[in-house]
Amino acid sequence: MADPTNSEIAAAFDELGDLYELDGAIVHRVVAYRNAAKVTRDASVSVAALTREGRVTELPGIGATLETKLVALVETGEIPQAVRLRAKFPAGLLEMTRLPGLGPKRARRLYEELGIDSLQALETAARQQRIRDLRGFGARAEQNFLEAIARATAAAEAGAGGRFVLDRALAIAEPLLQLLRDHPSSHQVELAGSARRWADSVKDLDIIATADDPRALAEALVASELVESTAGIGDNGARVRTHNGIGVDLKVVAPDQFGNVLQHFTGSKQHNVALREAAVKRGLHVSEYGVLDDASGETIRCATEQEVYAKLGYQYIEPELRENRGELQAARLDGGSGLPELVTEADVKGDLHSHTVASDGKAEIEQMAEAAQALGYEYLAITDHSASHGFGDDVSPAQLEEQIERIHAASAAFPGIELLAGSEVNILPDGSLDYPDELLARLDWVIASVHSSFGISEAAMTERVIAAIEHPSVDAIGHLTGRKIEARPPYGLDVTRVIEAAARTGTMLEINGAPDRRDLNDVHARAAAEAGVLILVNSDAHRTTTLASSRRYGIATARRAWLTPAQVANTRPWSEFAPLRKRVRAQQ
DNA sequence: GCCGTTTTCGGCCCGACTGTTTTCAGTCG
Repeated sequence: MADPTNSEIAAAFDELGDLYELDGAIVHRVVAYRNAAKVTRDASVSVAALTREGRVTELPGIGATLETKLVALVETGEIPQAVRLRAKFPAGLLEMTRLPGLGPKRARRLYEELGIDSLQALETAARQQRIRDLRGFGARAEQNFLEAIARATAAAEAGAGGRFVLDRALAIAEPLLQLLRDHPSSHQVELAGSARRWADSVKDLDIIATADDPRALAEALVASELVESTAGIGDNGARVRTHNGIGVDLKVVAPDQFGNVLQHFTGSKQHNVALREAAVKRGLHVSEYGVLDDASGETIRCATEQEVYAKLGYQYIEPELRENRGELQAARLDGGSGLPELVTEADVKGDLHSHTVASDGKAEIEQMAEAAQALGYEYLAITDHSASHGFGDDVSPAQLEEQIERIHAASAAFPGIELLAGSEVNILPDGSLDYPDELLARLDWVIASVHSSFGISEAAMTERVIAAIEHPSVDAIGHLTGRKIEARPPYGLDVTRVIEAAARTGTMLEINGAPDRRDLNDVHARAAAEAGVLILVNSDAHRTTTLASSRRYGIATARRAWLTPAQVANTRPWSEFAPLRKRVRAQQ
């Protein structure tokens, strides 16, 4: 039996947490399972493998009890307690608790006292007005259940998971921020929430502002042409929905609390919980309204986030790092190791993954070169797809020979920038590449990627990618896990072994900056860099404008991975980057 | 269920809103 993946283990922990909650377990126990699910989902190594090695309690939040359950899950495919509780509570009951406004306590009473065990049964009972007789429930509750079921049904039919890939969310957020900043009444206007932390996708948008006339600012938001409907408006802000379905929450706050509120609503939730727990041990209580000091009994309000973190004893923590992944320990002013100087877009000096009309790109070599020069780049690799890409975009070996000549000719015509004749070569299912070795050796740069046969086993996929990494002409691996955010999960792959192979062979790993890829993700990129692998931040541009627009998201992921400029290979000038290529190192 | 420069046992973030209720439990972010 194949080991369960981290995401399967995380789902099992989430389910067991839900079941224990229905069973009336204390909230801290339930939270422990949800925390373990998140730690597992975020882990850069196989939790099943750690379990087999007896090392799984090294993960924060996994103790002896959860280790026992993991051993059962890995060895038998089941956790006995989950089997027992599934028999006690129908699956429909778990579905009921996912309705907004109906939690485990009340769902369980509906089940035990009225026999309601599914959304269907809940709807029928509400229509028949049988719920209002239950103590603690009323006519209003029946109406709310019917509305919640209708909304959930509509959302399911729309096929929306309710999350938006970040570029789509920012396409709404940025014009709204501009609108609010341009308003004569506003002073400070900042994005908060997961969008400010540059998460892969977001559920909604939070905007925090200060203004002379809060009501006027709220009315300006409501009047935007982007807004479809208004859920509420008042003197503290407004809540609206845009035409593409994103909820936007504007909060207008007092200037002396702006820092507290911005910090609170930027999150993440895990970061804030850890921050507050640490603060309590120092006699301080943190909320969105301020920091209450037990000693003086006073609440300190902070106009800036810098003041909030300073008051609590930390250096300023960039939003991208606020995920409770060690940033609080590192940021301690007394004894922390310090936070890294994060890489920025301005540090990037070249792009090692781009396409032209030779395959599926929209621009000519020269147009891509001009666009790269306009960004101040010193080098650009032209890496069209290879001989077996399909979709009519194949580049045969003969065509690649011609393309090499064209790229070198263009490079001569653009003396300010080094154009590398490259290829994004396909890694075939058996790990071989779809050009002859001598042709690959003649190129200036090769990035190898998986574009087919995603469904092979994890073991086979791992061998496939490692075989490419061990090829002497493969300088880097592109979009390692093949995921598409909110659309396609990563294929099965032992990323830890891939990172080891890349470190051993001097093969670079790419953070593909396409906003729906961002692959490597933040956790993998951090693990790879810590293992000594050089990271690339690439655009995978198929048109001129994407060189810059995808760089934003690639750099965002690099920052969420704690990367410094030194860890990102293409922050180096050409003279320093050129000899780092595996094909050059091998000759030295 | 986890965890330890306050603890191996007894803690474990903070506040708002809702609906039902006469002071609050449940739910959510």
